Amino acid sequence: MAGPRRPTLEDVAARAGVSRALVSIVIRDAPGASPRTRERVRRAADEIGYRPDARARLLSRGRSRLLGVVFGVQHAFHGDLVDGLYLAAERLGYDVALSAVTPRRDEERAVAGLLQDRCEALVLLGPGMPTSRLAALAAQLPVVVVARAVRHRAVDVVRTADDEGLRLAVEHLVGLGHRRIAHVDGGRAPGAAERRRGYGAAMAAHGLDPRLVPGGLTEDDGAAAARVLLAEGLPDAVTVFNDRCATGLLDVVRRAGVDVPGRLGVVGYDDSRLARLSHVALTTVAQDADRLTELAVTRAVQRLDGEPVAERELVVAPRLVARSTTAPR
Amino acid sequence: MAGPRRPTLEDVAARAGVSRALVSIVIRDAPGASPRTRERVRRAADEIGYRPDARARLLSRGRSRLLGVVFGVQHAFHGDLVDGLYLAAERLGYDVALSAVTPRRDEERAVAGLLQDRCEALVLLGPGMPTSRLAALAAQLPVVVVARAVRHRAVDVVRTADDEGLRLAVEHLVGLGHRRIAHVDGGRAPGAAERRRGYGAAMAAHGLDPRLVPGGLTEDDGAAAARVLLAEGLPDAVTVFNDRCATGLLDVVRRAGVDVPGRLGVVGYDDSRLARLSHVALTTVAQDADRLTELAVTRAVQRLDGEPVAERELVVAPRLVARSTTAPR
DNA sequence: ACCTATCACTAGAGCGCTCTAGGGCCAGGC
DNA sequence: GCCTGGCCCTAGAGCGCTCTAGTGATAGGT
Repeated sequence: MAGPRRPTLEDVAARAGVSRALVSIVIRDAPGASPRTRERVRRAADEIGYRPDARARLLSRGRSRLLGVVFGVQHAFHGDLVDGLYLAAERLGYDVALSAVTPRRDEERAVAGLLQDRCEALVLLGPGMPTSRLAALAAQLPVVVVARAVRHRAVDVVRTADDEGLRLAVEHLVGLGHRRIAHVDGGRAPGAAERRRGYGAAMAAHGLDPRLVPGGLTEDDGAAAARVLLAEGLPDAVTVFNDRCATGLLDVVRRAGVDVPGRLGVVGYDDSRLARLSHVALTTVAQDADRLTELAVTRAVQRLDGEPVAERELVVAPRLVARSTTAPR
Repeated sequence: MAGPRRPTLEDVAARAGVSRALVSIVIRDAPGASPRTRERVRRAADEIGYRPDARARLLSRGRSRLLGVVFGVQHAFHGDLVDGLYLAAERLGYDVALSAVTPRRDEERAVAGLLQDRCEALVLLGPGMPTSRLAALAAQLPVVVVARAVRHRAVDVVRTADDEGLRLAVEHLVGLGHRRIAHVDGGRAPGAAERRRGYGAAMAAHGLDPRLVPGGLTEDDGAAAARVLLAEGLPDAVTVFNDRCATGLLDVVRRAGVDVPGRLGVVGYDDSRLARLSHVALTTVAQDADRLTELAVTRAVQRLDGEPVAERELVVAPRLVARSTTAPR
């Protein structure tokens, strides 16, 4: 259990018969030690099970090279993003500190924790906080918002071209011969406004009448929207705010005996793991999680390095993934 | 963006005209300062926007009061547990450091990160690593495994009585008049063996023939199991390894025209958010996430405090939550 | 008057590391 | 022979905090 004391540089130095500084050099793979000594020090370190203390290291280095990430623990898509963030950060020599938003832990708590940990920059996944609050944070340290549009010059944004995503969805459906296409809305959720707009524009471009149904970002919201559609009359197809919402909708309409894709086409959004499940096989608009995270981390690092950046907002193109919930009419 | 320098204790001290130590006392709410000075120091701190540096604080305090948590970013139930862990840890004055297991970041990486951060103890949610590896970790620091049984005297375990959970599920189904009850197995997943065993025992107790179908912990595994059941003949009801797997199964059997709960009863496991969704309304065996996390954190702290513990393994009773996927036959 | 106790506060060491300066030592150039 | 420039290494300061030991000052007891 709790050993006597965790070994420190000093211990390794004593065992290898060298100075503390030399051990530090070896551990950091810094120049300034002969191969022989290097080997000897490394062996000594291994023997006593030395592990560098990240905190002390950061303290003395002056910088933490730590990227704070706020994510929603219940969002499948955030999981995909976190995966990408770890990868991208490592590539640039940064560490990631995760702080979760949970049902009983709000964004402010999550952010406060990261600030205490001396994160150098913040990456916020689909944050719900007001723009003014984001701006206040951005005054303290670089802030990169992912998957939500923010109109403020101090806040960097990396997001998918959500309007374009809905255009793709509508085009896809129109191409399959659908005319009456409804959109289940995301309300105030991040990205919802853009998707709504893209939907409206695409419908207009085809001379079709738009039909908006209130929705949200959870399965339950989708289920509720499904009930509305069933009660008020089914369209040919429906584009849904996100995959979670779409699966809720799917479940309810199918149980009501509606043939999908025969009678009703359904298009989701995110291409989360959910959509890819073989039995769901949801046609969806894919967000490129790896690209989004790569850009987010790169941007954060650019800000930290004081590099000038051309575009405050980076917009990644979405991609339509046709699966089994859409078919020719 | 990056201000000139983050303010330190020294800065606050200078502004308030007191010593660094006094400021420390005030910030920590420690005894040893007059109310007047306290007020003055606090104001000075506010004025320059001082925030304590968690790292320096931990370094000097000798202990980190940091609990490392390894969780699977894609597991809905882990999300519930993380929520509980934050709460329980805060109550005992500990902080939580999260480290995610993602598709491209394995458990070893996750654990290594936490060790570097000087976590005092590890809480591992449904870890997949071998017992020997867990034991090796436990030799370095207290390790509490949640939601998986581990037979090793150095590793603490907090889990649900999974065999009892399956007994509840079977009793429930038998009580509703079902006789042919199958179990979709979790294979090598944490908890699967106990659930399998509980299922077998309960079936035997009722003189019923068990029927095991290979499954797993994802929706896809459930979908595959459903196809097997459909091909080989439906039972009256089925108990499923977990909720995710159950929803996959549900989706496939329903689309095949099977009436649930009329023709087939389905019982899940975990009572994750998934099961609670109104349109899913899955009958399931609830794991008490709050209790599990409370116990896990308490145990970790006991170990750190060197308190003797009676039971290495803490087993929490499950509870059956009857919803709409089961009904009298 | 003196001694002691208490309170408010400060000096300074130290947590485990990094990093700058600088000290030997040897090879090579003059 | 001496200087120069590497190379390998060490001493020691310092990161921002906590905490122990101790200093004055005031109050209370005799």
